[in-house]
Amino acid sequence: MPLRMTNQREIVLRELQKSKKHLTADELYVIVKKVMPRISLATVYRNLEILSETGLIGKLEISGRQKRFDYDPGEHDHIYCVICHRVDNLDIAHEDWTPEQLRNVAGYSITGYRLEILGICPDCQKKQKKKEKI
Amino acid sequence: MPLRMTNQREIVLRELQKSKKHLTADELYVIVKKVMPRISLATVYRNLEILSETGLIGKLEISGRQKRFDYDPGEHDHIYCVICHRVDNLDIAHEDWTPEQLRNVAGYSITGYRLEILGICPDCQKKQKKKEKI
DNA sequence: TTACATTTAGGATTAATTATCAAAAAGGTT
DNA sequence: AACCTTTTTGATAATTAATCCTAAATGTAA
Repeated sequence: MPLRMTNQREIVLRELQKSKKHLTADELYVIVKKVMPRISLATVYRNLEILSETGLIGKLEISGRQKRFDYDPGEHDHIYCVICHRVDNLDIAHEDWTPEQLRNVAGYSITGYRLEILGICPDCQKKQKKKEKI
Repeated sequence: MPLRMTNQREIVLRELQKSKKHLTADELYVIVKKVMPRISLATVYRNLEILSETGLIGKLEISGRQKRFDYDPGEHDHIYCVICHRVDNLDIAHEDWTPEQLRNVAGYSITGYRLEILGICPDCQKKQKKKEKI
């Protein structure tokens, strides 16, 4: 089951790439409608989800905010504005991270950071093992 | 204008602290209703927000998920399960962070991390300066 | 070019949270 | 305690973000 490249999917992808921004689904919806006026918002949502699963774009789930989609699927961190919620790429290697370095990137003034460690909790590990046995 | 400690506010705070968990507003609502059956969900939401602004509890805005509230307002990171979305405290200093150390904490198996640098973007800095002049 | 699984449009629906507003309660001040 | 001002509450409506539903349309492989 390969990825079927429909007209709408291609336009969603192309318009996001053209934007060079980190757009929300509804922001992109407005842009895409100019090219394909009859496209539905659900289609934009669906395709953004599919494209990010496929790895053609990136998905940004920012704390307490609307999801954004990244034209660049490559590995990199992000910086984001606590006032207007705009997101920018942080093209700086972890080794080089100093408050001064970061402060200069994209002209942001740094106010803090947020780190989430992701994993599978003990209970869910047990459940997974049970399933494996069946 | 000091924080007025109402009955409902006190119970919301006390029941969250008693739980020793990272609860969502609606989870806490169910608990609080047992003590104060006529309390409204909006009141629980409102007071959790106020209590976290005041610094009596912590607010966890986890990417793409429901907000959770932390009985412990102190500075510490969190680990969270990508399957059941449960959250646990990570009581381990940044200096001591190694994959092995983290793997042992709370029995999680680590799958990744998410880092967000927060700041004020150049445009918003300009706007702030304009306001200061007025 | 036919067959068929996938995808679409468009509206309906869900889930989480916030807003509204009249009535009630809190906390001074006499 | 009676009075007064401000804050808070409960109930519900509104909003926001995202997903679901179904018939119709479309892409792809043979």
